[in-house]
Order: sequence, then C-alpha cells, then structure tokens
Amino acid sequence: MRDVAALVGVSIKTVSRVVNGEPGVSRAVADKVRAAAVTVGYRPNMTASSLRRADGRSATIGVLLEDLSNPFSSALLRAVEDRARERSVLVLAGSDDDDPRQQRELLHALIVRRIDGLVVMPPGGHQDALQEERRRGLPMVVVDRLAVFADTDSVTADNRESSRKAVLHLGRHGQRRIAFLGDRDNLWTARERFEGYLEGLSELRIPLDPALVRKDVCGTEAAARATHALLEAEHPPTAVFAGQNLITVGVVSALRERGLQHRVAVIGFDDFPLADMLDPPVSVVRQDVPALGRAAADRVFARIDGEASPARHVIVPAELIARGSGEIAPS
Amino acid sequence: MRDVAALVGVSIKTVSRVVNGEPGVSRAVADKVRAAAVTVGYRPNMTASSLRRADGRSATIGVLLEDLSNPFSSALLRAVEDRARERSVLVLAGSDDDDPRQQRELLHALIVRRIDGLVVMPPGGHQDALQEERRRGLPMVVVDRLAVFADTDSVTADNRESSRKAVLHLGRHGQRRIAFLGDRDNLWTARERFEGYLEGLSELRIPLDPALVRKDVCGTEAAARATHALLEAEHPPTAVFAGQNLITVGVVSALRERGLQHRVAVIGFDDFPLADMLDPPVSVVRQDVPALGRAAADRVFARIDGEASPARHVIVPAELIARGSGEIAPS
DNA sequence: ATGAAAGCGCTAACAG
DNA sequence: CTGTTAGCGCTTTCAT
Repeated sequence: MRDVAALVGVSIKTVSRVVNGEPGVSRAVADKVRAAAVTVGYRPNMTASSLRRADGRSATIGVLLEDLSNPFSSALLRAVEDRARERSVLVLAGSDDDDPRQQRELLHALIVRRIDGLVVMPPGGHQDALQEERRRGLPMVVVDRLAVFADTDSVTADNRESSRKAVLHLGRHGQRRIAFLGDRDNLWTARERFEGYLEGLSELRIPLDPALVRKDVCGTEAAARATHALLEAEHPPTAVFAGQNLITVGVVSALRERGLQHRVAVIGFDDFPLADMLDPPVSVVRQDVPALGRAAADRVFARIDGEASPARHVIVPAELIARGSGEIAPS
Repeated sequence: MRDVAALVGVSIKTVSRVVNGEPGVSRAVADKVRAAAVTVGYRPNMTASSLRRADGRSATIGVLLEDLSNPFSSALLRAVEDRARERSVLVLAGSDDDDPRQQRELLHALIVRRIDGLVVMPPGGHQDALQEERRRGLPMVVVDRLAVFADTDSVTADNRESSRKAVLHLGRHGQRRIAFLGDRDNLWTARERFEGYLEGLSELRIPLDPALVRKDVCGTEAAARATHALLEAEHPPTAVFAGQNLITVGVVSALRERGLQHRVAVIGFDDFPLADMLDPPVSVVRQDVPALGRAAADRVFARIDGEASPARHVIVPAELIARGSGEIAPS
C-alpha cells in the first residue's frame, strides 16, 4: 500500500480510500491508484485492516463438528458455508472427534484468530471451554445437539417427536418387539431419540423391554455386533429403530449377513446416501440438513449483527420416509 | 496484554515473553503474569502477532474443493485437516462448485486473509487466478486433478493406469461391449480415465465404438439418463465403466430400474459408502482418499517450510475392488 | 479532495 | 532478567 502510494505520489490514506471504495477521491487519482496497485501487485491485508478497524471483524466464522467426513456433518458444513459466502465470510472448519481436549484446542485456535462467531456441535462430555467463550460474548449457535448450558441459540431437529412417530409407524405395521440402538448416551440427541422411543412404546401400550435396548453404540461395527447379539437372544426383536446413520448401516449390514433383511423391520434416524437403493430400501427419519445449516448460519450472523434478544431455539421438523424396510410386518 | 502488564506492574514486553514461552522471565514474575492474564481474561490475538512476526505466518491454510459435501471431498478435507491439526494449523474451507468466478472470489478471500498455503482442486475451465497466485509465490498443491499450468506440486491417483486395469478386468470376464461414462471433459481426471479406457480397449483389441461413449455426464441424474439412452440403443453395452462416484450411482440406479443389475457389468471409479451393500455389490476402483489428503498436506507444509526443489508429482495408486458387479459375464 | 499523526495488539532489535 | 523504541499494514481522527 505504501508502494502504491509512493508510485502514484499520493498519501497512503488516499490509496486506502480507493481500495475501500470510500468517497473523497477524484476519478483521475483513483484510476491512477488502481493502475499502480496492479503494477506493484498490491494485495490488501485483511488481518491488518481488521486489526485497526472499528468493528474488528475478521469476516471469518468457525464451524466445529464431530467429524467433517461424516455425511451429516459435511452437508451441514456446506450449508453453513453457502450462507457465509453470501456475506463474503469464510469458514474455519474443524473436527473434534467428540474429544473434549481436541475441542478445547480447536476452540482456542479459533479464538486467537478472532472469529466473529461459531457454529458448533457440542461434544458429549463437559463443555466448560465452550461455555466460557459463550459467557465472554462469542456469538455462538449450537447445532444438532443442545448444549449443557443455556442462553445460547440452538438449531436442532425435532428428535423426540419424530422418533416417537417412527416407533408408532412400526407399531401400525404390527410390530410389538421393537429394539432401540442409540449412540453414546451422553449425547443430547441420543437421549432425545430414546425418549421418543419410550413415548412411542407407551402410546402403543408396549411395555419397555430393557433387553431390546442398546445404548452407547458407537459406529457401524459396534452397531452390527449389537444387532447380532439382539438377534441371538431368547426373544429377538422383529423391528429395530436405529438412532443414528452409522448405526442404521450397521444394523442393515448385520441383518443381511443373517438373511433377515426382509424379515426384520428397520427405521433409521437420519437419511444417508443410497438408502433408497438397498434391498429393501431403508425407511428413515430424514433431517433437513441443509435447513439446519442455513438456520444455524442465520442465527450466528444475526448475533454477529448485534441481535440481543434472548436465546432462540430453532427446531427443524424431520420427516419419515417410508421406503420399505420400516413397513415389514412381524413374522 | 496492556491490561495484564498494568495489573502486574511490568512492561508489556514481559507479558509477551510469558505468553510466548520465551526465556528471560523469572519464575515469580511469570507466575504473576499468568495469574493476571486469567483475572483480566486475556486472550492472545494471533492476527496481531502474525502481523508483526518475522515470518508473518497465519498458521492457516486454505482448502478449496469443488463441493465439500461430496464424500470424496469431505474425506479429503478431513485428511488434510488431521495433518494440519498436528501442526496447530487451521483450515479455511471453501466449495467452488467448479465455477471459475466462485473460485476467483474464494481465492481472493483466502489471499487477503494471508493463508500460508493452499490445497486446491483446480476447476475445469481456465485457472488464471490460481496460476497468478502460484506465480506470486503462494505455496500450493493441486489435488485430485492436475492444473493446466506447470511447476506446481500435485497429488493425484493413477487415474489412467487404474482405469486401464478396470477395463482389462471387464475384458477378462468376457466383456466386449464396454461403455464409458465420463464427467465433464474439461476435467483432467475425466480425460485421464477416458485415456485409460482407450488403452484398455486397445489392449483387448476391441475397436472403439463411439456410440458407447458418453462424456460430459454431470451428476447422478444425468448418468441415469445417459445409461437409459445407451441401453435403448441398437447395440447396447453389456458392461459399463463409470468414471466418477456420482456417475456410478446413476448407472446402477438406471440398471435397477430396468432390472438389469445382474445382467450388465459395472465398474465405477472411486469407491462410495454402501457400495458393498448394494445388490450386486459394486466393483470399484478405489482411490486412497486419506492418503491423497495426507500427501497433499505434507506437500504444502513442506513448501511452507521453505522446500525449494522443483515441483513434485505424487501419484497415489488406486486399487480395484472386485465385489460382484464387475465380474458379471456378458449375456 | 487530500494528507498527517496516532494507534489497533503485538513482536523485533537493541538497550540496560 | 527486564524495559524501550520502532513498526507490521492498515484505519481512524482531525486538519488542511
């Protein structure tokens, strides 16, 4: 910038005005400045400008998810990124693997880079670091799961209600022995979906059979193992409600191995690619992931823009997609 | 930082020393500084420090891909991110949708934020903006595809060779009418895979039948339509080599609609989730995506660390996974 | 319409 | 061991 000013023979402030499109520069000078900027290869330095600027914005937000390569997370990231791009905001993305230590470090790395706001999937354990930054005024929205602390915007699916409906759907197809496989029970979503399962059972007047419940099932492999165990038990389930996308895949995979995919009904929470191309096609509760991402982005930008109202809790409805696996009658 | 210094009654530089773990501060003072930092709620400002620092590093790299929600891209991002995290480097991620304009804007946004390096999937059209930044010295590695310009590190799969092998594999199972469906032909990968297809045919002494080639197929829907068209033609193919993950899904979906999934052989380039759970399981050429991401990260960090050798071109071998769909004999 | 001076938060270089 | 001075690239404020 100094070089540009020197080349044109104006003050550095005049260059600054041209670069930022501020008024108070004559056409002639402005053109000369722009030409000089090209010849010296000038590149604005946003970190310097945001350091001095009144609002101090970095035009960058953080997105902290459990695993960026999970289809749910990557779809969410993409939706947030699209909204951010409309505002010329960039996204610093990180995976915390639900490890509180990793989350702490990533959070710190974001903070020292002065992000304007944060979209975060809170981890399963304690969330002290997150809460601390929230308390200090970092614009924040939790997505997918609620945080353990309050007073923070959230965007979630209607986990409980749609889980209840999934169980009722199984019940309407004659199912009475409906198993539940849930993710780690320290996750808000896992607990909500289990609550929905309980509500559904109760509405169907089916007593809870603890032998049909598997919590803390983590990933595809574990889900397959849990399914095998359930099916080998004395009174095996005739239907399964799978509480997460990887779990659903594990369940389906185990059923196929046993040739039971057309005998045992399955409904999974969260849609996944190719669910419609399996045999039978897998019925799921589909969360509108792009809508979750857009809503999360909208919330965080509203806060960044200074919205001071009490925390809002956006609930995005999920939808039951009947494709076949959930409509099998008990044998 | 000033507040901390004032509270302890030392100079600002002493605080800087403590914060950065530099030597030359007595235990006693250092402890007092740390305590004061907590009470005033001090947060280091990396943008300010990197502005002044000799190396000027932002400890941030850019990752520019076509679509962060594509499973290939999100796996790649994750692998790069993992490597970056080991170095306490954060990742600014963006999707350009293969739109040169969007890429230009994202690139500019990254540049003004002073990223230390860039991992990028070059877009299909012209890459002038990218080349310009490269020429100006931005550490850069192109991934998945080669750039149209030279002198830049690249990390790609052995597209041509593994495509050739896939075609030979079909040939060994008796196939003679092998169709090719490729992505947009301005993409390096699409052209390489087509070359591999040609080499395979030639080795099998099968003359090229242009009626069996569909290029510029973009996305699942288009691939399904193209497949239907091929199958309705006078001399339909008995096998298909699908040049990209979404295309493979489209092909498989079209075959299923026609009940031909056990009659027409399919090999897809690039693995995808659940390929092994379809009926028949889909044979694919699997790229080692995490390895691609790691290699790309390693290259860019080597350049950031000052490696000045000529451009390196890392080629990651891909592997043919025979699952069933590629081993069908012609009917 | 333009510029000079001050300073954002921090570190380099050099004193003491 | 500790402090002072200067200045990174830019914007603010105020003057001309």
